[in-house]
Amino acid sequence: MPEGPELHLASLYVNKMCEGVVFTGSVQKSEVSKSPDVPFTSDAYRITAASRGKEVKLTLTPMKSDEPKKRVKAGQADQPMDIVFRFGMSGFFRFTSEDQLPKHSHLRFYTKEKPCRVLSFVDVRRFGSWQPNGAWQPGRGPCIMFEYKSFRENVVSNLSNHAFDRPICEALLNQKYFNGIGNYLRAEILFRLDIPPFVSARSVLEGLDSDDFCENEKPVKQENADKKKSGRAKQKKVKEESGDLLRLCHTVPLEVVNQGGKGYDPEKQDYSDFEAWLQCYYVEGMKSIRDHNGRTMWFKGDPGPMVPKDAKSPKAKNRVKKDDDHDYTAKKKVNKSRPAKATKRTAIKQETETKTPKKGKDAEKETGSKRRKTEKNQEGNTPNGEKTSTARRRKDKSAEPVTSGAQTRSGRVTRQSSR
DNA sequence: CGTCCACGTCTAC
DNA sequence: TAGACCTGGACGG
Repeated sequence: MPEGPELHLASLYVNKMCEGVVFTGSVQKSEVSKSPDVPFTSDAYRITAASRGKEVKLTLTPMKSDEPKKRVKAGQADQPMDIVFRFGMSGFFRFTSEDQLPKHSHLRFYTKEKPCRVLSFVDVRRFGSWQPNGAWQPGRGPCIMFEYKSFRENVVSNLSNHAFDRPICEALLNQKYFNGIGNYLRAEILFRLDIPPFVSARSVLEGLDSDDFCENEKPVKQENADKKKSGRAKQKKVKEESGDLLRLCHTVPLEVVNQGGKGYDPEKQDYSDFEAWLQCYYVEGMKSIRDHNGRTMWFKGDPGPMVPKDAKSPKAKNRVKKDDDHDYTAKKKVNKSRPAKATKRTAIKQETETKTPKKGKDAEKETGSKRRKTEKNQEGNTPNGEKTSTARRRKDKSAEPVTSGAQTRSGRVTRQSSR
């Protein structure tokens, strides 16, 4: 659950689940984790969370004790400790009973209850990490969701930086300026403004003001009126109803946070809400190609002038399996189309200590990402989404010829924006 | 069975 | 600017 919204939802989840809960003892780390041990022990402590961009900070706060002496003597903490987490591609928090520990639980906090419960940092791929006594990672910019003003200023006042020499879609993943934006958000944001992904970031951003003039205005759609006088563009073309690019970097992620109001609960939610919200990322009929870093960029229409020369669209087909196990919003399907599999896991097998001497590395080298990038440069350079080439040239965002059908293979309707 | 793909950083040539 | 770091699901043969 990796982008800004998911990290924030994770912090909400922790605060909600741990409110009033007392934890005790030391913090346990899985055998396989390479992240640092957490040197914290307390007879009674509480846990709260906060998020900033793509990081979550847990604060462990020891509760007051009547006998400070004992506490100190026992090596107990008497001061709060912050632990800063990054989620990698698959991290999330989960609060369960002790016998329901999720697989891949790599850091655990135990409650003081009789049958105790456990707050786990779960991370299947282990790309995530944490730092005890940590602080927000230096170098990461202001949060796109909750530090909007400074986020804007940071971008606008640094447009001369080389980071903006790149295509806008790649600049958007630079956490020094867009802390919280990830692969699905960049696609959704650029799609809404009809900005070709591979146009220079600087050209798209220059002219934007460090202040968001729309901030206090109602997001009303007075399109007709505005469009007419748009001829004398005061600055760039500011999408009347939605705001400029920087504003969408703020509002689009917040839409995810506010979605359904169900909040973060890996057990109850259904992924379909999030899936239905996506307008571009992984949506049938959209195009996709790999950017200069090998990341898949989803978009519609013109890719823009800075397209990687070799880039080819990844297997655009068959990929959008409806029921995949994504959980960006940390909402997992309840028990939907699950092929009835007696899921009564009682004994969760813990990580298998893989101390394998990494031999298969060589064998895989040829099939790794490297190959992926190079191997596909053939096949005409047309960055078209395969069969997606249905009419729809230029920005004729007018009446879409219902090209790629309205029905996706996942049964989802490809909503045609409302712009 | 093997290949490709995934919400992201990190760090070595 | 390539890999490296990981697990696992979908799909192809």
